[in-house]
Amino acid sequence: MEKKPYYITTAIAYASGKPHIGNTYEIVLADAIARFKRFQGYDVRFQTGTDEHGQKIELKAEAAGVTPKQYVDKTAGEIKTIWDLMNTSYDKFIRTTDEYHEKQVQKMFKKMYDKGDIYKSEYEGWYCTPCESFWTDSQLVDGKCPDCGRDVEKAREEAYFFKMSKYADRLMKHIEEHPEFIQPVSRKNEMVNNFLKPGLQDLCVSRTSFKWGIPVDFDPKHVVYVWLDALTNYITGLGYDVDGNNEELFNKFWPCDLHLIGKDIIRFHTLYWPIFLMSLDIPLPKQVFGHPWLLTAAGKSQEGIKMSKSRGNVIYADDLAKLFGVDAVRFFVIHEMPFENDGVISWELMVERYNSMLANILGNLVKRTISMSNKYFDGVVEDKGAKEPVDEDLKTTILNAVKTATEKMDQLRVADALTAVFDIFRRSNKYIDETEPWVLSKDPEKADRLKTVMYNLTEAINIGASVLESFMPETAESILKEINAEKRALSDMDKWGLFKSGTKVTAEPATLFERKKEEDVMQEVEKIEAEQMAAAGVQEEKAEETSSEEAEEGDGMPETIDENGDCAPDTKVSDPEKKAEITYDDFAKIEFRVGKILHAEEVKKSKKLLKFRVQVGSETRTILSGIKKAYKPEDLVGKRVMIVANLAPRMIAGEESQGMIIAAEDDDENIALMTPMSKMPSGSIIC
RNA sequence: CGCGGGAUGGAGCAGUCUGGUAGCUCGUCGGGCUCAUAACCCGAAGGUCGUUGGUUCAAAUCCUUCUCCCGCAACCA
Repeated sequence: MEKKPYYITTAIAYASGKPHIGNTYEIVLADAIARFKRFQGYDVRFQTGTDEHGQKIELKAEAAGVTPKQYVDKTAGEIKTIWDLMNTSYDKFIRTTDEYHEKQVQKMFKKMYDKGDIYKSEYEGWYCTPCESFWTDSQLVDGKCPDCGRDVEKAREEAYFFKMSKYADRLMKHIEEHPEFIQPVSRKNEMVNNFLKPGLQDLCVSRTSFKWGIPVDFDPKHVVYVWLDALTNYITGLGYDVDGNNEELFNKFWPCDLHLIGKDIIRFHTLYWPIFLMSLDIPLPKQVFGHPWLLTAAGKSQEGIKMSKSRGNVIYADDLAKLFGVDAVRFFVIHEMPFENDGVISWELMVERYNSMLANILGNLVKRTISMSNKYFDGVVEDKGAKEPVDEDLKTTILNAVKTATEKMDQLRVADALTAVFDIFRRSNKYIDETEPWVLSKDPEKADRLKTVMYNLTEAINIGASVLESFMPETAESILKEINAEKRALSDMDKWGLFKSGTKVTAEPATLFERKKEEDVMQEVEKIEAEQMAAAGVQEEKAEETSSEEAEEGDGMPETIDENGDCAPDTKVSDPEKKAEITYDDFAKIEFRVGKILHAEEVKKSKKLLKFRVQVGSETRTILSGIKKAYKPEDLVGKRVMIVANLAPRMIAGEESQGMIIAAEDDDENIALMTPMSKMPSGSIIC
């Protein structure tokens, strides 16, 4: 019988730098699903790759002094290296700079344009000068700017827009009729309530502000919007052709069974992507699963924090693999990631799981079993049929665990499936204590029973290792080799006793996972973190860290004190994206002045906004600023702050903001207002 | 009143739809065993299931008040 096709994709990774363990999670998860589907008998196509266009890459390449292409060649290589290191079984690694992809994107853009789904904005676009915002026809409210209600004028910049509204109803219907389309369901509600119900806005699908993208072939000063470029990889990678000369792969594997993506890009995959496909008259993918994130935790606490280089807390897959092995890393990321909530990773947690699950439960089970077979029967495992009631429980527990794992995989609850697999090994350990082989071995009359016990254990391991293969392929292979058995087919997992009686297992069972001591691991981690910070160019600060921290603990004055009396260690750095150089004339256009805060209050309904009355010289202005989380309004009254005085007024949350209060912000979104060191008169110029 | 989710022993979660002795993993403590990687197995302690009121013979579960957290959106000039 012909195998059923199954097409799974990950999001393509943005080629702006080396992916950390959180990014690596997705490919490992996808790989586990792909392997399991093969195990279930599907003909699987597994695609991943890199997203290589866009302004950010253009800027990064410029900063590195190389061409964008040279830059992405390097980063795409790094990404692929990590994917390979993680032993992921993808069939196709697509790059959006691949020629066939670029060509099809251009053709798709043209087709959409010819069809009228993409239109040029010149006649339908409107510009609101005070808001500096560009609006499409459908966004206007009574012909006025939806933000401030003022008159708008015809667009000055041309751009191409996609008529999302044309397909919105069809999409809504599809989502309602296919409740499985967006997973988890809570995300479906977000998409419907936030975007579809209010009315989907047209999407700008071209850019003229940078060059590093796929040019619109009939209007080359535009490049195709990166998302249109990126999303279509799922079909160009199968050999889709706009003119209908599709490769066989496309006919076989499209529509896609599963797009596995991060929860942050669900919107693009469940709204824009289906609509692009509708425009091209292509069936929609069957399911989009927005998985949660893997965050780092400080020490053993389970509080998740995002990884950032300046914190020195970025964990990379290759570093983890160096210390624990590839399969342990695969195990960890899959096991620690719940279905809907963010998971947490730290070196300490990694050690804990490694020891308890891998070394103790799994590794130790295999070794003790094989050791006993050797000790008692010279490694020969035979089923003598000397059954006892406890065997039945072992058997049903294990076969049921396989069923559970399969069900969980079908629901994409991969972590739960892995847990079910480990129930096999847990149950087996218990069986050893129940049957007490070392007692049986002392009674020659119990030899057949002992043989049967050893057989059952080996059979359990045979089954367990076979199911484990999807998650930990190398480990599964090692185990099967040691017990001299083949990987068991899933279709045979309803039977017990297929391990070939009389098989001789290895005489020297390996230690699959050597127990780790936390302090040893942490020593290595310190080295890794030092290297990381050195590579990020912060070695000097790192060197100073010890002394300054000691000083703070002692009697010395903290180096930095702000007006609230808080102090921060002066060792952290922040390296945001650099902006293009400007001339002095550009700079001189900005009027920075000292403002005195007369009044401050919270803006209700807003998480971030505070509303201020600020005295600037002899005038008083209203300014809104997004610093609610950092300051209490009453603490700010009377403070002198740095403001931009000649910024165009803008409507924010229903109020006109007449200027901008300047504040510093770090990578962790901590905010500090800039204030003069002495009480300069309100209105003083800052230059 | 923008939409939605959540609050369960020290930690992380299940149980809530279909009310009826509160369960799992880790951690802690005690015991057992010796085949094995100080591993494995058993047991115990620890929860008035966020708060208020209600429905019911019976509420973690259904309705209600409030508090706090989180996601999405908006917003951060």
